[in-house]
Amino acid sequence: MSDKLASRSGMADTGIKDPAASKARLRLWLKLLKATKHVEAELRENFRTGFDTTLPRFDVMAALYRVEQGLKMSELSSVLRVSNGNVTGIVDRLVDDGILVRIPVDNDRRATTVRLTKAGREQFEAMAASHETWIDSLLDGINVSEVQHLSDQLECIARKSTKGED
Amino acid sequence: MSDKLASRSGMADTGIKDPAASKARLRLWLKLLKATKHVEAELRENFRTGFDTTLPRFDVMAALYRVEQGLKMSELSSVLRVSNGNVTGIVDRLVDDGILVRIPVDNDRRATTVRLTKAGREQFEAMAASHETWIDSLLDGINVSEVQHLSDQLECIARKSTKGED
DNA sequence: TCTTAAAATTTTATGCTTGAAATATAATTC
DNA sequence: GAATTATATTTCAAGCATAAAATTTTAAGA
Repeated sequence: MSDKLASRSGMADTGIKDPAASKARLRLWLKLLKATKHVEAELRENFRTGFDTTLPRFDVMAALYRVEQGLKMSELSSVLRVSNGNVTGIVDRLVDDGILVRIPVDNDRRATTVRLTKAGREQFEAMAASHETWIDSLLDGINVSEVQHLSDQLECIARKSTKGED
Repeated sequence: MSDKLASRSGMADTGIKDPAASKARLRLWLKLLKATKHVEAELRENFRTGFDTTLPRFDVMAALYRVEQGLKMSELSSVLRVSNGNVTGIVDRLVDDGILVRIPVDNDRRATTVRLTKAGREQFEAMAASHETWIDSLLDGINVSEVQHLSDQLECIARKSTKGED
């Protein structure tokens, strides 16, 4: 793990092999973060003014839209990679708004399945269409021929987090 | 703004010129988000267990570290691109912890300057060193020769948000 | 000067997010 | 079958984040 040369140069061993590359990675990370935050901020604003909703709510709806029979709370938090308690709160509010229903699970009274209502599915479809146009517009600075390449690079940043089931 | 062909094909005009490219951009966005969230989650965990602090606190300290004489609250929220109220809360806690001090501004009793204490500067230096090694490790899947290229692509996603003063 | 407008910051209400503790049910083990 | 362990979910406390309203002070205009 440690650089053997560090002990000869009198430097503290930070585990960094190539300082210049490390600085470049740091700058890259800051840009990655900046780009992501920018897109997220625009989406948030669009969801707020256009649909009076939020990105987390959209994410929950998107996950459930793919699975018509619904998901258990634990499956939902696993798919979205957020904590259980977080999903509970967002689902509570979506249920209040008639977008989701909670359905008891047979043979296991601990668990609950959550599913989009008809109204929920319709609302999601409208939002998803807008969402796609927003993204299309926000990312139009990206050279289309680069998209796949860029995708691959990002894939390998996130690779440790999952086996890519998403 | 709208695609003239859409009106002839009977499709609703969503403003999307090239549907295939649009889908590719959407997938790219999801990967961008996933990669960023993954790195952020790792950093949060590292900051929590290693320094009992958070990423937003680190961000505030980083911004102030660069400007020894400190920044006004409004400058700080502008640099960090977060709301005024948000900065107020984070700064409150950092002041309580002896990491920051608030200094009145001469000739303007509305404003406050915020500055790192000596302890704050020392703590930041230790955290920044670790932060760099964490990023180096998290991004080591990126081909070093690609870093600049990737950087440029990201730059053009974020380009509308600022004139690049950061 | 008086009053009106602008600027800097804080406060408030609401929601997202986490990690940890609590609750309830199911499955295992003895 | 009773006690234990594991699983599914919710609750809780703390902090982050926003937008909008409120406060305080400064600046400008009549």
